[in-house]
Amino acid sequence: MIERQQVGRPRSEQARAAILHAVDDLVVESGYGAVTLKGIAERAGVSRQTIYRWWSTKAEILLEASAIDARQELQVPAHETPAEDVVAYLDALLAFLSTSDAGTAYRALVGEAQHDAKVAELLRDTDPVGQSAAEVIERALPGHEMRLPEATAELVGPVFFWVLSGRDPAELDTGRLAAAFLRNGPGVSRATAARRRGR
Amino acid sequence: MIERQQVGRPRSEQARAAILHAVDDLVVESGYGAVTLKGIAERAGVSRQTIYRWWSTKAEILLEASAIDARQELQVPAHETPAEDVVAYLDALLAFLSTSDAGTAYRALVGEAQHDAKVAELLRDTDPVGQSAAEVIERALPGHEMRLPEATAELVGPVFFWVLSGRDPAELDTGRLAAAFLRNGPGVSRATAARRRGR
Amino acid sequence: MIERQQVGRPRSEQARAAILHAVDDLVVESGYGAVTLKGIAERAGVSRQTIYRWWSTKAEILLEASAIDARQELQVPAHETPAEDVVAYLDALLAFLSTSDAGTAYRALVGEAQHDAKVAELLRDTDPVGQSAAEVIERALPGHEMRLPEATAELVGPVFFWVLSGRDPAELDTGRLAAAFLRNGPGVSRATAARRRGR
Amino acid sequence: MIERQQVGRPRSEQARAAILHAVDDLVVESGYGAVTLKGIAERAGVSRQTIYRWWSTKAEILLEASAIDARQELQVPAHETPAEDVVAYLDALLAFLSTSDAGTAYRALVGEAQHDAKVAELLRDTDPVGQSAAEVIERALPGHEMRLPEATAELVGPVFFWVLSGRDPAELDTGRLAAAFLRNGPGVSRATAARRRGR
DNA sequence: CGTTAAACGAGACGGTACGTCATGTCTTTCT
DNA sequence: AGAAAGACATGACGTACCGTCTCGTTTAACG
Repeated sequence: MIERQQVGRPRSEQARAAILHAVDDLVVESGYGAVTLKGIAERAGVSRQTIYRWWSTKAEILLEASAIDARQELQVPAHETPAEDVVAYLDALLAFLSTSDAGTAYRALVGEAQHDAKVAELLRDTDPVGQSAAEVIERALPGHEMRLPEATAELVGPVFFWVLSGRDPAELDTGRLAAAFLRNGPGVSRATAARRRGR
Repeated sequence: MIERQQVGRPRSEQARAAILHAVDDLVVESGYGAVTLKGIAERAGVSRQTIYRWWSTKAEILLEASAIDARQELQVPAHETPAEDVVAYLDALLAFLSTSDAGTAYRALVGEAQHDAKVAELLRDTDPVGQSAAEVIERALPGHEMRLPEATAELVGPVFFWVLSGRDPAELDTGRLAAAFLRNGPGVSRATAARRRGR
Repeated sequence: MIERQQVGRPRSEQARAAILHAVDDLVVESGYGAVTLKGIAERAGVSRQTIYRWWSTKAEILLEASAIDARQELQVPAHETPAEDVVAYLDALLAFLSTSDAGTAYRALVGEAQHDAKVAELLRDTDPVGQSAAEVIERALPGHEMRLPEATAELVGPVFFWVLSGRDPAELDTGRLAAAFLRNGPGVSRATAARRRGR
Repeated sequence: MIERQQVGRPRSEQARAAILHAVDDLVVESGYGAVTLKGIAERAGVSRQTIYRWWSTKAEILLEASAIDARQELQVPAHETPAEDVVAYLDALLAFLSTSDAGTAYRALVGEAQHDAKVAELLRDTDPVGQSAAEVIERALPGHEMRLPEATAELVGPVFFWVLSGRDPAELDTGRLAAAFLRNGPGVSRATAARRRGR
């Protein structure tokens, strides 16, 4: 059966963009607490109904508004040595969580997820932090013998905890964290690892 | 200076307890999102004004209601070996964060703290997780050479991330995490450490 | 100038009517003191916000709810002689002030006006008593030489005072009042007045 | 039987005076609407309970606070002719109602009385306006043949209505009102009245 | 090129929680 | 026993968003 050609006025791409931008701006300007559907609608010059037509949750909009930026900011170019790679990633992660707008949105979503199962699921599906971490591990430490989930948590957890528990990002020594992660990470003897890289 | 004799009707301890219990119950039953000052008041059989008289924020009440339990649940009795000690702590932390009522409150507070500076400060001052972690580290690894803040983050972070990012607590291998932490933790040779304890 | 096309959902006439009726009922049943915005809303099956959207004061609603009835009850059909006309009016006024629902509302408004300038102004603008009195004077005593404001006060004042100062309406002899008013009212000799009407 | 000796601390006359003054001041400064039991207590430096111990209504306090002043302000010294006497009284009444502090309180009480039967009764018992009017009538027009209640209403009503309905006191011509009242007041032929005075 | 139908803006509606305020009662200590 | 202090339950206030609901208008594809 052929899909009926779309009838009626098509969705306004302009409205969609305006809404996402409005959310972004509002989170940055006034913080998540001040993000209100009414506010978004007014800011975007859009009717409230239009928002409800396409999203069912404030979290959904926020996620859509920040997902792409998040992915980008956590994408770290490959470095020569695993150590450099890991440090670069941790720095990016720290900046993302503590400074970036997308990170603000992400933290807000994590917060919501603690008392909203739907948001939790949404976040689990997207998981920009977990995915980026896994990529880095696979790239920097091929052939490691760790279980990936635990490894991800070991890599990301300390920074995540640091920022979300309200500690000062400037005081975190990512070099030490990277070193510690690598020391026990590879799961192979250092000699072996050195040989591998050396050739 | 002598404290002024108390004048006027004294604060009702009964009301205070009722409020804290009500908050506890409501968080557990319906989640933080559903905790409403109106609801607390009704549940506790107390006037709204009485709540406002003593607390200025929902978060403050929640913190006071859960702080003691939190501290208790994260208090782990000493074990023979550092490894046992650390594993026991991580298990307690995992249970606290993922299962306990006080942990639910704590996670809710962390969530709020992401978009409410006052809550963030409140949480930084209390910080049951950070404190308990520091205690365990000092006890299990005396003479270690790590910077305590980073060490705390390394110990707690992975579990913290695991639970708050919505991963399944049952699938986390705390033994591996403990082992990894200890491998790079002491910063002194194992022999040295053993000798120290031996005397 | 052309009226702006209506945009958005139109005001619900049903809600408006329900509110006005509810106010009417409440004033009659429980007195003005017991009229509460919450009560009106519940009685009318309407949200509180809807009331605030259209009226800014309890008094405004009350005025709108009673103005039409007031005007009607103070409208007295013309009689043969000025004396009959005036007596009929005074009786209507007495009944209005002491018995009628609209009168109850009016007295409540006068009461409010004594300590609320906004209500006072509102009342001055509408002034069903003053207006009806002026009409009667002009009709019953054409060509009189009194200053209308004072004449109005002379006509209405005694009854107004009687009722508002809590005297028993049954004991007021409106015939005497009418006679007194007419005796000094016309300001022209009775003969002259009669001649004028005669032609 | 001998009166039981008074036991315990006697009522503080100082507190009583402070309360009455506070009420007076508050009515004058901020209007009746702003008079609050809490406010009175604070202003008088008195506990709220003390007020409740001696008065049961805000109106009662207000009445007690203003009754003496009211009586005094409506007491008009005798004049040579009835006309002068009546005009003087009407002027005093106008000033009382529209300007005086005690008058403000009185009007507020009349307002309350419209929707509070207790206040109405209280006011009927005291009735400074009615009493003063009756005195003036008896003094200025001895031997008149009017029914006193109606006469009182005729004398007082127009001014009462004028002020309470929010008309401008400056625009009221009390001379005309007095003349009108006197013209039909005596209830005896003018000749007779003239003769009486003439001798 | 007119009809049809969905998207859109505006904004009113019933709800519900907010934080504040005043009320009248109560429980202390002090006088 | 009276008084000051102040906590308490109650309940209205006016405000803010929520999510839903009409309206009239706009913008396509369809016939």
